[in-house]
Amino acid sequence: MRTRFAPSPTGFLHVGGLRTALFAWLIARQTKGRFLLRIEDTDQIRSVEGAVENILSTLHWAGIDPDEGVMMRKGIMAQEGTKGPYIQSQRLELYQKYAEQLLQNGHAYACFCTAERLTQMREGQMARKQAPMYDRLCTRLPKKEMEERLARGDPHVIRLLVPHERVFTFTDKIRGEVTFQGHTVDDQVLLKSDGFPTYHLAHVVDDHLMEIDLVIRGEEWLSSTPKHLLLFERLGWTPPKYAHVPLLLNKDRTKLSKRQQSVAAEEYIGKGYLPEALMNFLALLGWNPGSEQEIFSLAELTEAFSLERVQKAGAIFDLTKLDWLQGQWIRRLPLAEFADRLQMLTAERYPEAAHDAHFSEKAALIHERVTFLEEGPDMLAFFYVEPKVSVELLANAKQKVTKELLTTILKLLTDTLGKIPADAWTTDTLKEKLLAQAKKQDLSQGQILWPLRAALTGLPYSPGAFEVAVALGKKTTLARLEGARAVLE
RNA sequence: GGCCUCAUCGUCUAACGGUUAGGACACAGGAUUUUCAUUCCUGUAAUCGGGGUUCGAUUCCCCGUGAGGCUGCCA
Repeated sequence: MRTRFAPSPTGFLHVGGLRTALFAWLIARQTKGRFLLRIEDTDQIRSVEGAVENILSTLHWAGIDPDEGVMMRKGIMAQEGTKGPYIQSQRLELYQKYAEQLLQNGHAYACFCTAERLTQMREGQMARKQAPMYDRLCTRLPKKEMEERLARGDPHVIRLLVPHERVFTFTDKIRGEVTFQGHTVDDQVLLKSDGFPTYHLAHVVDDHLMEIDLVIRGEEWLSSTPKHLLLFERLGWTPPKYAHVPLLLNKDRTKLSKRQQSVAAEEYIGKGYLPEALMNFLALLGWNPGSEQEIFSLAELTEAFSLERVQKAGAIFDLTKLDWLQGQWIRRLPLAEFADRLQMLTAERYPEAAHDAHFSEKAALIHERVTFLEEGPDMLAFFYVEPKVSVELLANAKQKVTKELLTTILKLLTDTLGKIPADAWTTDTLKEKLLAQAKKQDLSQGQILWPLRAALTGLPYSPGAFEVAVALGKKTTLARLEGARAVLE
């Protein structure tokens, strides 16, 4: 199937849009079809410089690059495919041509009403508790006057003539059958007075010409679908299938807004979320596999996804589960990759980390302890700078390490560890020797390991004492124990 | 106001007439452990309300209620 994502370049890519794009991408992959990207820039005022590049780079980060249409090629924006151009502002003649055709066939009409009159008309209708709709004043214009004004070039729009007696029924892939009465459907503007099409005309023309089989879009479009269906009919085309996905909501169930939450996909990138985690989270918002699987890669989603299992109700965009997924995915990152990425990050703060041949051993110690890569450098800091050790840290009531005992324990640690040869400096040996000594001296594991770990790291919590001692090496371990003993005096 | 859509634990959701209403996140407790985290176990917690239909409704129908969307020469 050919599906598409058709954002407006009005700024950042909205997470709701990213989810819609994901669904469309999944269907295309699943059916061995194509996923197109089209840019809907028919509102010149709202278009923002650089927005297209931003959308493209976000999709790339997410792993759902388009197969056709607007895309990045060698770092520059390009268009690929035989149905282009894929940027609506470059297709104006096309929309004008079909608008003209509708006009000729009597399915549309010119309207000369000013913005002021329309506003006034709507206010009147509201005051009378009527639904605000165009009153068709211009359809009653004498033919002669109409032609004169057209010839004179008076500013006007083209409106769709909606048959009021019609009943519009269609089957949405997510919602099932939906029905609208023709008399509740407004005569939508198709072509604006500046010659640009509105979304409605552009969507129909483009999705037909680009041979889109399935339109996946937000629920906000559900009410205008009758107009689109009518347009396909009046143009003599077969309409695509539609799937209107539910909206993302704030905690208070209002439409997701940036006042309450980060809505730009790039903000989540900036916060350090893994694309796997965000995509997994977005897929699970409103969709479920029917099994109890929760962790999905894009490949697994492609396998399992179906529109029939997409929820009809809007979903609250609650980040707590995203954080859990992020933890799951960071732990799933192969150690080599985790270490590489962490090394670059850590080297920004501690340059010697860049040349640390044993970095991946250190990374392994915190792989299960971080949710974000960004937490890593702090947790590894003690490897690169001398820890600040205090008596308050070394002593620990819960572990029954008193200040009085510390002198004995630290000496015991120094003596025991000092006797272990450097070539036997492994976690197993350290554990064996240290625990044997503890037993001999009638000390608990906690009583000797807490001070050791604290002396080596200077932290109330960290990876385990044996692992840290091994990663630090014998020389540094003994030096830091000396440092801790000095603090006691 | 009109039209359309929706409604299960706090959150994401399962159960397509028959279940002690299931899972996950979060929360609480516990186990493991030298700390923290991970992991594992246990627990608290839901069918919006009212009518029908049916031997039997979370499920089907109707009416309310609530929420959302649309109601622009925005998309």
